[in-house]
Amino acid sequence: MAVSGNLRQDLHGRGQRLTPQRQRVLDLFERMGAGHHLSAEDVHQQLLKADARVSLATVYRTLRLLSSMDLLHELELPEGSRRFELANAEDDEHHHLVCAVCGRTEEFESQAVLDAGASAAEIKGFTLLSSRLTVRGLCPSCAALQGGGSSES
Amino acid sequence: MAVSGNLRQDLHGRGQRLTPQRQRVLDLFERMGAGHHLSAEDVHQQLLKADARVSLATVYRTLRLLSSMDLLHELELPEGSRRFELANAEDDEHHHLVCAVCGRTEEFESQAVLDAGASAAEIKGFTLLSSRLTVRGLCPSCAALQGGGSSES
DNA sequence: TTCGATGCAAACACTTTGCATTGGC
DNA sequence: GCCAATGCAAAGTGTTTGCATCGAA
Repeated sequence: MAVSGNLRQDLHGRGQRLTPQRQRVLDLFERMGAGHHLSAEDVHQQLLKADARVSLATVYRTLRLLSSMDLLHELELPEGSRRFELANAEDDEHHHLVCAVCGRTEEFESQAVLDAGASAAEIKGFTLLSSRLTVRGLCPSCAALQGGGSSES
Repeated sequence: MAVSGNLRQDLHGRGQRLTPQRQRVLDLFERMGAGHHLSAEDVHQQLLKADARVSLATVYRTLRLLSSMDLLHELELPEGSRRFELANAEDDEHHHLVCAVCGRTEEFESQAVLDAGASAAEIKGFTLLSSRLTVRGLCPSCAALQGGGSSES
C-alpha cells in the first residue's frame, strides 16, 4: 500500500499518470507476494477473475512500464516464456530452479552466486546490474517418472 | 568431424536420418566454435551465405532436434531472444554476462556457481541438468556513456 | 481542458505445421 | 521402395501499435 503512494509519485515525476489499470496490475503482484511468476496472459486472466478488467494490450504496456520503473522484474527463462515478478528490494537477488519437464519453478538464494557474478563482471569490466542463476533439472515427481518409467515416448 | 559420425549413429538409433541439412546446421555451429550464440534466423542466413540452402522451417526443426540430442544448447536470455550454441561437453557449463544496453555478451566460468546450483537442486530434491548464470550489467563502453553522460533520455 | 492512457483490432515477429515431393537407407 | 525429412506456404503464438475515445490532473 505504501508502494502505491510511491507509484503515483514516480509516475508524476515522469509526467505520467496513475490509472486504475496500472494500480490493478501492481496490486495483483503485491497481493500474490514476491514469489509469483506471471506471464502477461496470466495477469490478464487474474484481473478478469478479480472483476478488474484491463485489456491485454494495456497489460503488456503496464508490465513494460513497471519493469522500467524496477517495480517488477522480468525473469529469464528458456523458450520464450516471458514472466514477471514483483521486484521487492530485498527479495531481489534470488535464483530459479526450473523443472525441464513440467515447468515447476522454485526459488533459492545464494550469496556465492552473487559473489561469482560480481567478480566475473569486475574481471570483464562490466558494471553489475543483476545476477540470475537458472538451474534446469527434474523436479522430484518428474524425476520419479523418468527414472522408474517405461520407454520414453 | 568425429562428431558428424556420432550424429549419424545417434540419429539411426532413433530411427532417424542424417540429411545434408542436419549436417550443415551442425557443421555451422562446429565451424564457429563453442562461443557463438545463434538464433534460428542467424543460422538460416549463415547457411544461405555459405551456399548451403536450408529452409527456415527445417532450421527450426533441426535446432530442436539437435538440442534434444544435447548437441546444441539453448540459451536463456531475456526478452524472447532464443539462441543456440554448441554444447561441447567440456565447455558446457559456462555463464553469460550480457550488456543491458548494447546486448554484447561475454562468457565466463565459475565452479562456485555450479556448486551453488547443485546444492540448491539437492536441497529442493531436483535432479540437476544444467546451471546457467546470466549477469546483466553495462559493458565498459556503455557504462562510460551512461556514467559520464548527460541526463537520461 | 489537456494530453497521457485505454481499448480495440490490425499489424508484427517468431515459430510451428499440413501436405506434396524428395531422397536417405 | 519405404518412410522420414524437406520446402513451401498457411496457420499459430505472443507482443506491439495506430487511432479514436476516455479520463486523471
